This record gives sequence, C-alpha cells and structure tokens, in this order.
Amino acid sequence: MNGLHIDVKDCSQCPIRHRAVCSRCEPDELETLENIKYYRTYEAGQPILWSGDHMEFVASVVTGIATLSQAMEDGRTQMVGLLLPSDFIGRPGRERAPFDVVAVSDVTLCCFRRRPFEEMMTQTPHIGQRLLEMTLDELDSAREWMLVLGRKTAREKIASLVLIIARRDSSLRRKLPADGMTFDLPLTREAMADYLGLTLETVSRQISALRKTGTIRLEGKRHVIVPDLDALISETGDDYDGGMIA
Amino acid sequence: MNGLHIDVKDCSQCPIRHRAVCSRCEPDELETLENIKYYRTYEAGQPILWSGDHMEFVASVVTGIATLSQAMEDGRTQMVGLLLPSDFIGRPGRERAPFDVVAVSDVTLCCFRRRPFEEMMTQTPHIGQRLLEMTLDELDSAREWMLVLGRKTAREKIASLVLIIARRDSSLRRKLPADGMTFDLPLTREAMADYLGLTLETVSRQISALRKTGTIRLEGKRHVIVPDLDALISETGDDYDGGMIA
DNA sequence: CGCAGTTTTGATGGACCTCAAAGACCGTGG
DNA sequence: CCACGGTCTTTGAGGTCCATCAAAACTGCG
Repeated sequence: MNGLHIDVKDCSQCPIRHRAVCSRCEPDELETLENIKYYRTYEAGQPILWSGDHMEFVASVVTGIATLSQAMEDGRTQMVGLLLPSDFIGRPGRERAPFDVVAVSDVTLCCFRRRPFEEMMTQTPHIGQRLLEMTLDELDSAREWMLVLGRKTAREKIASLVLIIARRDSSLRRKLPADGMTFDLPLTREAMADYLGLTLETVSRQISALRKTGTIRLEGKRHVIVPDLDALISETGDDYDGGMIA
Repeated sequence: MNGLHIDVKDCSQCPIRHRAVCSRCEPDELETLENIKYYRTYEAGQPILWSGDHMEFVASVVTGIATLSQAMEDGRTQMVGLLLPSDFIGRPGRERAPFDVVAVSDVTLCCFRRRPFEEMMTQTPHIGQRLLEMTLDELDSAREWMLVLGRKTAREKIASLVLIIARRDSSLRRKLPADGMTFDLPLTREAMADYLGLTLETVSRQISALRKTGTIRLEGKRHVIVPDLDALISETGDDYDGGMIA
C-alpha cells in the first residue's frame, strides 16, 4: 500500500464539505464521521486500487484527480470514469474493487474503514441519501459517455472530452463557462485515448485538427484556450447545449 | 399516453417481489406501496418515455423487455441499457426523463406517482437502501459496457452481447448457464447494432461468422443454441469468467 | 549534452461503414 | 390456396475512418 497517513483535519474546513458524500450530514453526524476517518495521499502515477483488490475502505477524493479504468489481458484499456474532488470511491457491501483506480495527479483521499461506514449508513439516512443521489448522477454520466464511445467520430469524441473538462473546470471554480475559457488538460494523450476508445495517435491528430480550424488554441501541450464555446459545442455533434454546468 | 390501467394485484404474488425496489420492504411498508401503485401496459414497439418528457411516475418493470436509449439529431442512436423484469425506471428527484424508453416486447409496469414515492422514501429506509444497491449494480454494468463499446472488435461485441443475454436468460430461469444453452435473442439486428455501436449489416455478418465457426447455432433468425459456453466466452476477449451469473 | 518520456507527423492497411439488392418470414386479402 | 406488401435479415462491392507501424520533434532532467 502506498498511502501515507497524515494528520486529522477539521471537517468544517474541508474543501469538499458541501459536495461529498457527507454534505447532508448534521453536525453530530459529522462528528461521528470525523472519528472514523483518516487521510491518505498518493503521488501522481501511483495506483490506488487494482481490480480484484480487497477493499478495506471507502473514500472521498479531497484533492487531485484519479482515473477509474478497466484493462483486457492483451493491454487494451478503457477508462470508465474520472474521479475529481468530492467523488466517491468504493461501495458499501462490496468486498473487491471492480476496476483499477490510479492517481493522475497527487491525490488526497478522505477514507473510512468499510465496516464502520456501512454500520453508520444504516443509522444515518443522510449518508445513504446523498450516496444514492451521487450514484444516480454517475449513472447518468456513464450512460451519456456510452453515446460518445459507441457513436461519435474521433473528432466529436475529442471535442466532447475537451468540453467536459472545460465544464468541470468552471464548475470547480464556480464560474459560468464562457468564451475565452482557459484550462489545463489533466490527462496525457494516452489517457485521453483510453477514455475515448481511440489510439494516442488519433487523439494527437484530432487535437491538431481542432487547433488548425481555430476551435481551440494550445499553449504548450496541455494548456487549452477555447475562444468560442458554441463552436466547440457544435463540434461535439450534440444538439444545442441546455445551459447545464454541473 | 399509451398506457392502459388494469386491476390492482396483490404484491405478495408479484413475480418480481424478491428482486425489485420493494424487495426489502416489510409487510406494513408493502401495504403502503400497494395503496399508491398502479399498473400500466405497453405493446411491443410502443414508446414508454421520450427524453425530456415530464415524468409523473417511477416504475418497476414487471414483465417484458424495454430499451433505454439516446439519439443524436442525425439519427445515430446508442442504447444505454436493457430493462428487464425487476429493473427500475425513473429516479426520485428528477423531473424529466434523460433517455428514451421503448417497449421491445409487451411490457407491464408497476408505477408509483413520483411525489408520494419520494415522500415514502424519506420514511422507509428499506426502499432507498434497495434502490442504492440496484443503482450501484447498474453503474457497474454501465462501466463494463463502456469497455465493450470503446475497445472491443465487432466480433467480440457480438459474442459479449450473446453471452449477456444467455446469462440473463439462465438467471431468470434460475438455472446455471451450461453447454447446450438455448434462448431467444429479444432484439432485432438493428437494436443489437444500437446496443453495440455497430451497423446492422456488421451485426448480421458477425452473427453469420460465429455461426460458420460453430460457436453458436441458429434456429430461425432469433433462436440461439450455444453448444460450448467456454468457446463463446473466449470469443468475447474477456479473461476467464469468474463463474458469476447474476 | 544525452537520454527517457511524451507528442507530433507520415505512410499504409484493414475493420467497419455505406450503398445496394435480393432473400426470408409473416400477416392480409383476393 | 397463392399473390402481395411490409418488415427483418443476409449478402455483396466499394470506400473511408481510424489503427498500426515507424520515425522524428519536443520536453524536462540528470
């Protein structure tokens, strides 16, 4: 195990206090959680869980980015989720991890041992309610991603990914997405390929293509500027954006 | 609306009593549910919900099969879920349907008006607990399907779909999947294509290919015989099956 | 500078899509 | 009974998008 234990912090000052699985908890419930929680950190590139691992804890991502992915024996890999601050790892009632979890940047987790957490869930409905809500949202996102994987062209896939990252970035900063947005791609070309069901070469080519038509601009390899958000949206193949952010 | 109202039935004799969202309910809770439930039926081919529709109810599939899918303006369609008996439609706290739901065979739903159901959820934890469990399972399945869509070849996709249908069929009949399994494909070639992110021609060709190598046999267009389950599994590209059914 | 990892670019081939037509199946009506 | 149309399915021919293989450019670092 690569995790490091660090000092306990106060939940009330936690950056994900209002979005994570604990967001609905009352002060007394929070106190109970505080007693069973502990932090762990992982460096960029480190594995957090391997598929099949025994899971002794569930956790919330506090800071950093991790990927959830699935590999075939011959090396083909499909990313099935991107874990951002406030996202939840693990599930009550499941012994073994169904997917690989890898830290993309440095990651801090707020962990709870599984058994005490499961017990607490039976007593405090607020946790289960919030977890249900989060899981339903994740399910909708997963299903939307299925359209990207199954039916979109390489170019539409890239535009969809850039748009998703742009929106997540603005939602984390609590700004509306607007023209002239600027943000970093947190993923390597290979990770993008694994997310999109493409090869890294195709990812690179399509990013170049979007750059050449002016839909995006690049500073360095990773920093993106979107001069016209509607132009990017029209490249995704989706019908007009409903104005949603979250 | 195409639904027909039919007579109220006794929950204790319901075929999905032990698997649906109500499976954890105590007799008194079941009685409350019985008071707010009503049945609806749809003929094969009929739409149940369109994406964007206002949802006045949530429901369990009692009998029949429905598809959950997403369409792009230009007609490209991706199926994002197959709804079988005991599966749940809709979600508490959401006004509008995010996907299209279409009856593939004749379908009977057990419906609950959304508001009373939401209220009941706050009072009876058993419903929320079961719904969370079902949603987490659906999320895992959706993520597994992402690997199929993103990384598998046409042949592997077909084999994966046939295997899933074979397993679901044996789980509904409560038999272990074995050699010499025999079952019907409930979907048209086009619906399979929409599930797999392929064209219907490619689906047809790959089914013919699996037939020619003897991995499957066909009686008519829809009835399938699997003489050697391991042979089918090895065509899916997955590593060896863990022996799971459900 | 030299090396390893990442990204870009090029050339080629193949898996799958597109367009097209014909065959199989089924209910309807003459 | 068989002809007829509609739907679903199969099969064929040709084209395209993306994967594969290969190499060069870029980046950061010891």
